Amino acid sequence: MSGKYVPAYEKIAALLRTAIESGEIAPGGQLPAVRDLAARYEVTPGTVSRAVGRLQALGLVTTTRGGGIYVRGFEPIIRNSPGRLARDRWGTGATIQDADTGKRSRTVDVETGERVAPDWVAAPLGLADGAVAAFRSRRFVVEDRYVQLSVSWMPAELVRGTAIMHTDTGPGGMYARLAELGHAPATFVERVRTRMPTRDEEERLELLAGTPVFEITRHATTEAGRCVEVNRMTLDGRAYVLDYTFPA
Amino acid sequence: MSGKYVPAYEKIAALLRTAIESGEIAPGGQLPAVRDLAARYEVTPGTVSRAVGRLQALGLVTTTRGGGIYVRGFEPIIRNSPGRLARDRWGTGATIQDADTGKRSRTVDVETGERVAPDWVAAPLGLADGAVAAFRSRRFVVEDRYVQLSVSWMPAELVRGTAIMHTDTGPGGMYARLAELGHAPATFVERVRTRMPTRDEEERLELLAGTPVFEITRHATTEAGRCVEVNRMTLDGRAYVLDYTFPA
DNA sequence: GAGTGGTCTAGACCACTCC
DNA sequence: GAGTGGTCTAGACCACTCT
Repeated sequence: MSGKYVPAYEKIAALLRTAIESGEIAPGGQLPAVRDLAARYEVTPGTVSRAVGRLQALGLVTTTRGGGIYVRGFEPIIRNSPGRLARDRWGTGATIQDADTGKRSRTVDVETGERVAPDWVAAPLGLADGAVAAFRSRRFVVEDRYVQLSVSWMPAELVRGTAIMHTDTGPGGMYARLAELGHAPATFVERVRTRMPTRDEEERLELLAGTPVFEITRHATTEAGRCVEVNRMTLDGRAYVLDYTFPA
Repeated sequence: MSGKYVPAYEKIAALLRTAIESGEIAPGGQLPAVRDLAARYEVTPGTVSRAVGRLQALGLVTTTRGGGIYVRGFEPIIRNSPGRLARDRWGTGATIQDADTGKRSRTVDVETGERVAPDWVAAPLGLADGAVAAFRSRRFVVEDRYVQLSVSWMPAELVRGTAIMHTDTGPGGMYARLAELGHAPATFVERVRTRMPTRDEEERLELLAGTPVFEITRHATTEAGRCVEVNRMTLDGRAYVLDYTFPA
């Protein structure tokens, strides 16, 4: 009969959330001590703790034992503008960082090889079910923060034995090498989703609770209309802003 | 001395999470009863409940009292391909739904008016600080599900008294009207972020726990280089996949 | 009404930080 | 060492669903 039930910790969480979202408690600001809040709302410290847990899951606060409860800010460190990606700025093959950030970035944990391609790779590359494809995976670090996981898949016979399969792909990166092989990408299509990270992603990107990720799947197609690369990226949602430009 | 401390409920959450993410328990599948899990892991039902709370915050499960704990699936219902947006397909002004979905969609809760423009609106529109701008806000419903909130901002003197400020903007939508006024958008720039929803968004989009949103800010610019619209959208992250196409 | 998930407390205790 | 956040239990009790 409607009149939904709302537990005490949800009410407390809602109050604190409103205070944070309204800016009443600014980023970097500290919340009252758990025991103080408990007294104020006439509940047990455990109940307040639970409310704080909700805020954490929303990415609104960080807590440290012995420290306190602090409001998190939101300051993306990377502006991603793939539309501006000209041939002469081709990077390492992952989503391209804008030059104007001037942040120190590097690629780590490069792994290459060949492996059975999953469906979402085999289909666009035009491979048979269960066929093997070449992959190149790596992590991106910006300002000492892991911000992106990336795995590129390509037809094995196209890139076998080339610099694309080396740790260092050489000047201009893998797209320059693909171009030299006569398979220069002409068009990129990026498919963007958002979701909470998997356990694996959470660990490898060192994500705090309440941090969603972007999952981007990019298809690189040549002038001739052949898909030569499928790149799946996972981006720290709090590190990135994505820019896309298109004509009316 | 490292050797970090991991509470029991986190361990249990991790185990269940792995089982879900690996597909061992498929979407739609049910988890064992809380009291059974409690017995298995030799903890109190309360502790298991807490572990389940973590899974909920990750959007992995939904629970119903008296029902059970079920694994959520992930099936976006809308593919958004703004790149394909040609002038002759201009819609209502929000991100344009792809025609091929064939889903029933409608616009509700349209509100228009004039209001002091926030900074992020005033700047691109070239307005002075504290100046007033025209806005047009609405909600989108697809398959009886709220999927998007959208607020367009435009220079007040440009659209005052036009159909753009009516609930029904007429054939071709607001972009067609802007074109008639001699301010046809020529280029769109979308800036995409992801984050957890605010309380307000959570309510208006009827989001379950653990659902991130896209926040898209779009600037529409004319051939002459004038920004004539700033549109801020909030999208249900579990409803949308965004498609962007761009040349190499 | 039997079974499901969920809340809350009191109180003991643990992990950690800051001074 | 004083103060911070956080864990866990036992047990009472509540909200809801399914049949």
